[in-house]
Amino acid sequence: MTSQKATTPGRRPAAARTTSRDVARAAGVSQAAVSLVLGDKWRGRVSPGKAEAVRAAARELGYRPNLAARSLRMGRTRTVLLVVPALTTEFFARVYTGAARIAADHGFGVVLYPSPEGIGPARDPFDSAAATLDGVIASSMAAEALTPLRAADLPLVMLDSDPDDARATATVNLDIAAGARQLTGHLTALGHRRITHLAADVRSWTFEVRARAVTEALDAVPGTLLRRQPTALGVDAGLRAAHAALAGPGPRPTALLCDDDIIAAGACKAVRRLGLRVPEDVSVTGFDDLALAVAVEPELTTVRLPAEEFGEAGMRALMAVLDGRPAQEPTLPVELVPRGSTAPPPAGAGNAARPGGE
Amino acid sequence: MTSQKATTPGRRPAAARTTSRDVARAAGVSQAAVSLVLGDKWRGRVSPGKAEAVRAAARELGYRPNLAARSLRMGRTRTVLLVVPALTTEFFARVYTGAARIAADHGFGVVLYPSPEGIGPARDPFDSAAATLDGVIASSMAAEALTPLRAADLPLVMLDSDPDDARATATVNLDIAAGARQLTGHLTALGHRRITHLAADVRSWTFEVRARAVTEALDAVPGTLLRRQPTALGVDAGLRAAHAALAGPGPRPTALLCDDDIIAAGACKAVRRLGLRVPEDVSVTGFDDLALAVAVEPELTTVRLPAEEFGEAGMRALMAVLDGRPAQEPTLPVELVPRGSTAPPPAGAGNAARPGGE
DNA sequence: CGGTGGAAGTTATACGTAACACGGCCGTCC
DNA sequence: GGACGGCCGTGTTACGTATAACTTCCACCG
Repeated sequence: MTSQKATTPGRRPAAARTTSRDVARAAGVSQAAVSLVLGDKWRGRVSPGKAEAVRAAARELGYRPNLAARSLRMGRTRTVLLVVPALTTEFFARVYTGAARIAADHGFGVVLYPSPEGIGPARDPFDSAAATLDGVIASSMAAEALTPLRAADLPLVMLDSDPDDARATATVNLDIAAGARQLTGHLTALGHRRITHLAADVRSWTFEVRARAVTEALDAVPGTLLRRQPTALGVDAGLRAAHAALAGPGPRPTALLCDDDIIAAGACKAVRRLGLRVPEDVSVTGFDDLALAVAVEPELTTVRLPAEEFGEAGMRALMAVLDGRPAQEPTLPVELVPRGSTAPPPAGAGNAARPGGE
Repeated sequence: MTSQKATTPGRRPAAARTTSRDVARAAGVSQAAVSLVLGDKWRGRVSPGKAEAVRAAARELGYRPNLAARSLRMGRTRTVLLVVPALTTEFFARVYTGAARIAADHGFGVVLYPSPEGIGPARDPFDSAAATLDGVIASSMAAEALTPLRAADLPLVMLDSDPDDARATATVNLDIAAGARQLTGHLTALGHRRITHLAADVRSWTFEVRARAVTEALDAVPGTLLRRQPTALGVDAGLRAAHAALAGPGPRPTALLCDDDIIAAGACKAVRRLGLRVPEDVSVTGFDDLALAVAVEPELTTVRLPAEEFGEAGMRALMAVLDGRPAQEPTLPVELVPRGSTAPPPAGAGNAARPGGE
């Protein structure tokens, strides 16, 4: 019993890592004492002198606790899952960045929903992960991916989703509606009255809010003509949608209000392809303020979304939930960024609706 | 002995997960048998009937193995670290996507170097992670972040780095040199002789290769004038560098060969700001073929880098190393994508060097 | 008919950690 | 002077898994 069999079978022959027992031996204490000291729970249990000795030994030996063992013992993994539509989207890459930063501050890691092609259920993200997660953060744009998760009832923070969503433990939002209102106000203040909204045909809370806010804001301005042109995401889709909006029947819109910067970039191409100019003939606005917005010419008037802060706020909420504290559920402000892609409408362009006219 | 103490102290009161022992009880076998069956190691150890019973019970109970316990037992975590400069870069987001896909196929997870602001040692990525990683994939652009890793000697796959780098267990490359040659050839074939290379001032293998390849390719074409203008990364930096290159002393270059698409976008802005046109007066080329390349106008002639495949190849190499198999160390081909930002030089532009001239 | 060997299982063990339960020891108070 | 409680610590246990080592049974061969 006392002689320990050194034969450890079936294990990989890795360089043996230093364990808490090694530290204990070096410091002349028991392994329990090491755990107490390094876990900062030694208030009246270990003398300050020995505590210091333990810390010194740990430093000396370069001790790193084995996370697997800790997780097994504690039943918590200090790992959370971030579910987003795609990481190749700059916006969500930035959300991740912010979220990961806060998580790291709390000693947590972030794993990503590994679906390469957007939302599709290509692979069950919770296959083995569910056994290993402490919580989940999910964008409303990837909400469908959450259904497999219903089994495990993990704390769930929703990003930019319906506050009434019953699945969410907490919700953190961007003030998308305010952004849409500012954009609309910017255009009407410049004199635009015929505006076409290039609306992303993605079923998602965030786009529904945009559409509603644009409609309501324009309803408040008399004599405006709002049309809606559905579009898929991406430059090409935006180009096609804008082409349809500009070349279609009825009076030509003087402004294209696009649901994101990428669609807006496509819209700008469509405008020029029709022999028109941005912004002299047609104003174009984006949404998100991606790096792209200042790469194209003219630079896009858009709404800046604080993506990193968004991720940070979401992760802070999740950390609060995991700590049993009440979660802050803020709605983060957004900011209109006027740039070169908007200008007053051309002089010849009359109002959309003359008194009594159709 | 037979009566098990139910008091499990200091554990979180989580919903008790089903363990392999629960499955064993349900299937009427021992826990060891469950492990053998689900681990697919039962060839001559468990009868097919019982094996099927085990599988059924596992399915029925929704059994998910506890990864922490498995890691502790096996000494492997099935987790690898991906070290890249920044995830907000589309290129590396795509590398991640490809790498994560292959890793998932092998039952591995990918964690990211969590430095938010590029390479800086804001946080030691290996603080606790080193205890928990099976391997590392690193871009040469983030090679400095690797130094803390030297302690643990994990398998390391380098992406796009010097094949002689002694730290690497394996290296996977893109044929950057070929891309640079193709780009240079494209320009010279169009007739360009005065070319300025907007070279990223980032110390990195990949950019060194570009510079060398451009130089060598142009050296082979008589009568050319190559200049080099260093630039930081980003649209603004590219704009400033291009401005310097175009407005500086000496004959104006007829083509700007930029180290990436983002710099190229900035360069296009600079060209127009000087009252010139792309491509009629100045041709501009990019590198990477980001989404940006077709969002700007004119669309960028560039070199398409297979980012996802790159990540996949890197991860495949790492998986091979971890399996003890020989790793493939390919150099992936790249592809010239001619678009609207390049054209023959203006008729008035003479050759850079007339015979005998300076 | 004894021995051999393979199939079919089970029992036991260790991975490294956190924390409960216990046990001395000493000062103090009734 | 004995009981008590606060300090300082150690022994022990369990988390869930994978697998070595053992046991049993049975068929088959010499």
